[in-house]
Amino acid sequence: MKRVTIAEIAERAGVSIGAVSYALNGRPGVSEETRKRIMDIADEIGWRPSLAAKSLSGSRSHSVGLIIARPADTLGVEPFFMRFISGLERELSGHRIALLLQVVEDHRAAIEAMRLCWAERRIDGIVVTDLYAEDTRIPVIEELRIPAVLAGRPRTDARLGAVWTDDTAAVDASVDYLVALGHRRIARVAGLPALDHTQVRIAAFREAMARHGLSEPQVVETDYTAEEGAQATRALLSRRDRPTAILFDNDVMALAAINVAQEMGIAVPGELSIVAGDDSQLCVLVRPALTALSWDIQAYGLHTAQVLLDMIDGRPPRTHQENTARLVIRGSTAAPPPA
Amino acid sequence: MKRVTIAEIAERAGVSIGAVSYALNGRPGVSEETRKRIMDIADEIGWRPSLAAKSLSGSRSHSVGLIIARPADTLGVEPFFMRFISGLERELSGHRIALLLQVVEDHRAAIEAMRLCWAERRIDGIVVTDLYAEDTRIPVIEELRIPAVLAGRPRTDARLGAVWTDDTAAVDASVDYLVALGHRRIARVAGLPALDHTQVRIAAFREAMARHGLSEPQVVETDYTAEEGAQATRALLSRRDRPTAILFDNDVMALAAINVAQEMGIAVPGELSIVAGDDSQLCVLVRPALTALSWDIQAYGLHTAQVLLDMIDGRPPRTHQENTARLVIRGSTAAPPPA
DNA sequence: CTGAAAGCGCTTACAG
DNA sequence: CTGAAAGCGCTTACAG
Repeated sequence: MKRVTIAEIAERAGVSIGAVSYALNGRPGVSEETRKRIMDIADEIGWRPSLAAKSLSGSRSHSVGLIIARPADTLGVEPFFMRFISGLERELSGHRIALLLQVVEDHRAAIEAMRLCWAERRIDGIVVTDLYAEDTRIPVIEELRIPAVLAGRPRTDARLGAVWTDDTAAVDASVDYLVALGHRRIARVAGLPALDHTQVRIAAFREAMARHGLSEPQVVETDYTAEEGAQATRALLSRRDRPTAILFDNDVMALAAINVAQEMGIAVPGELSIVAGDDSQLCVLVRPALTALSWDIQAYGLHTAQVLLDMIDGRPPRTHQENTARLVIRGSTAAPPPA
Repeated sequence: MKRVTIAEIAERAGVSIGAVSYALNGRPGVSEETRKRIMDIADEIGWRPSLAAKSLSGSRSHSVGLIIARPADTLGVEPFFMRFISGLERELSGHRIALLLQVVEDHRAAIEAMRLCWAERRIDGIVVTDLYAEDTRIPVIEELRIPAVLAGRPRTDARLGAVWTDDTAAVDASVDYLVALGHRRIARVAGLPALDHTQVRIAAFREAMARHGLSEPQVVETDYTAEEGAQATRALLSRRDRPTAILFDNDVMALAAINVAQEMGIAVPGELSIVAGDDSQLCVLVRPALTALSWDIQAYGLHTAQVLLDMIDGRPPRTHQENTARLVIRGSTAAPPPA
């Protein structure tokens, strides 16, 4: 099958290929009449630009990269990525920008993949997720000068875009709600300590507790798995002054906690209130249904893509905070037992 | 930053750019000594081929497409896709082939996206998932002659690769297990009727039941959601001759069924056994833990990528059946109550 | 075994 | 407003 090129359009229209290029790209230099004729011919013969040729001359690949650095088997666990990706797609597809997805084991491999993609000119920009407080990817991105947007808090030292969630507000809402119910001993089972937002949430938690005059609350760090969530819960519930409420950094650990409480003969929510850090189908279907923090992940992805596309178009990097978190109250929380 | 090209390598090595190209691509036409020298220089100056230039002359884009046709909000629900994608990636990344991901609403949009990607030469081949019994994408793929592999059963009329799961064996195993426990009234809550494998599984279910002398079992078709799963369960359990066991086509519906049974005062597994069609964290964490069919989705993705890469390299399309399904027995199944 | 050259399908100054 | 030409960075016959 012979490929349809602008040469053919030029011939049919009786103009030069330069004129066709100008017409097709909406540049000045061709009369409206000629432009219209050229566009019609292009449509008629079903012409589509060769991306390779466009990239080679125009130096744009029309793709952006998303390099996910996580062990493969933990990927299916959280619905976050598919939601985030469909948000990205929603914005990208309208601009005819493709999403290049890579899944790698760790940051070392992610850096390798970034370098390669960039050297090959496969991508015009990159989305960075799962930011660490100390993140080795950032200096490489800056050195390479890759247009990049962080799905996370902005770095003061970086000229990168950033879109992040208001974790502090979300933590505040959870603590305020539990305190209003009458809880005073509230603990937190946090996620991966290396993640930037884990530290932000822990700090927010401590401050919120202090604001209510509740000092030195228990915080346990985990790897987000059900196993460590269960273990942390067991440890907290074995204390003499055991908490009457626990905030979990995701939904899976919160569910694991329900089981632990049941095994230990501690009633949920009668004796223990549980708040899940992510909302998902799971929270609705489990019994008791889990009170949870709900985030609009798709919007998060969409805004992230918008900031990146702007940067690729040469506009300055933007930073944007998502304010979509809200606490969805279900059956796993209630007033604490009388002291 | 000036791009490093083969011209620079040629100059440094004192050979023509043609020689450099041959050397770098491992073709005959250069002495081993020259090749070595060229490779060393390339390494030293950190040369990477421009994908655009390679594509334009070599007519390969070094990318394959995965176009997922599902409403965005249902995507996060199932862990299937992230697992499948990490399987694909595992194979692709070793070959330096990128995965181009698109998420669209329906088959019409998927066809549009396919046509465009192919016309732009953005992809060398495509992976097709969620096959319908009557699938409008297939004729378009054939017409365009896109190298494609179906993540599903092969079509006799198509010269396409195919990798699929042995649904019949999986259904047989579930039914055999339940019958061995003593169940005779077994129902099935199936997934989306339009999907090819839904029909395969229903047929397998009917045959397995017939083989055990149990005719005309109840089958209800759903859209895979917890809502329809709950509704189907309620309907089945309201019958005079209600089933003592139900097979669900995924995990979410099985979980919804646990809740329905509880509401109706029917004990699981004492009075009702439940088998989930997919295995996930959920199945382990819920109480009672769900007996489930477990599939190695990552291997499924990996083999799918292998078949596609072979086709892109010009080898004939292969078809391969995955035999990884196994029944994981947990707490949601037991002998039926005495009649 | 190697060099010179055409070609892939576009874009973009530069003349007219 | 339009045409002719160089260039993007590779690959690949074709001569030597």
